[in-house]
Amino acid sequence: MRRDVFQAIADPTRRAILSMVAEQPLNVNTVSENFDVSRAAIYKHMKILIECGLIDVKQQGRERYAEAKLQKLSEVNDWIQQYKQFWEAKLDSLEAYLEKLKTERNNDNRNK
Amino acid sequence: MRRDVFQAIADPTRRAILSMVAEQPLNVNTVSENFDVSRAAIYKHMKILIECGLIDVKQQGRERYAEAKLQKLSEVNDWIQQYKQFWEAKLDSLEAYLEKLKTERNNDNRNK
DNA sequence: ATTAAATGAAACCTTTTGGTTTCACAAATG
DNA sequence: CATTTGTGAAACCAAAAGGTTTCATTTAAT
Repeated sequence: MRRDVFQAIADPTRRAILSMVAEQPLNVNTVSENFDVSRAAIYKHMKILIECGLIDVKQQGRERYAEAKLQKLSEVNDWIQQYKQFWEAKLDSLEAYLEKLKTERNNDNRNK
Repeated sequence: MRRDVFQAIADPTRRAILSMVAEQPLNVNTVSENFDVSRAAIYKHMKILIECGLIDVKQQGRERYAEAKLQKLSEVNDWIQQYKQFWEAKLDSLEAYLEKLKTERNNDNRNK
């Protein structure tokens, strides 16, 4: 079992579960009603999220409510941030280019 | 083949390849020298990175240089950002709590 | 006391993943 | 020209991932 955050969020179903649980704590049955796979499949996904610390479970009678614990996502965030400059630089120069185009167009109009 | 960015960065080897290639364009052989798996295995990882748009290949004679194209990471960044408040809120209140503790300790000292 | 509901886990199956060795081919070099 | 080098891709393999059905257990409800 690798079970790191990067691998946990790689699966779209697990991301969907996270987004549901981030709004409010939910039990396995309620979560699984929103998917077209079996409860057991959803349970396994949730187990992975638990094991890597992205959700936490509070027992209440016979039900267990899963609560999002998103601090671990900061690990992914940190990794991403080191590369942010790479794509933002590109966007900045595109923006500058578009700005330049706009200015030139204005000048053209002015000279008509 | 699912081949989305989330899945691409789930593998630690692929993240390592990305970090190498982000510094400078490198060919498959050079990249694979830095790992203890076969060139073919590294080639497959790089193919996945190419297919999901995280790297780009420029041919130069018989060599092909892989260049990082990290814009696609913004997809992951966007996803992460929507949850940032969740873990930052927690950190903020911890910070506030520690600050309060410190203040109280100072008051205690003053009253000695 | 029975029955129903919510859960965890096992047994099993298929597809995907990450790896290997091997081969073919194009480009550089002696 | 013959050989080495860099590459892409195929054939194959073991393990992991994602799914299923089934069963046992605990708690709630009739």
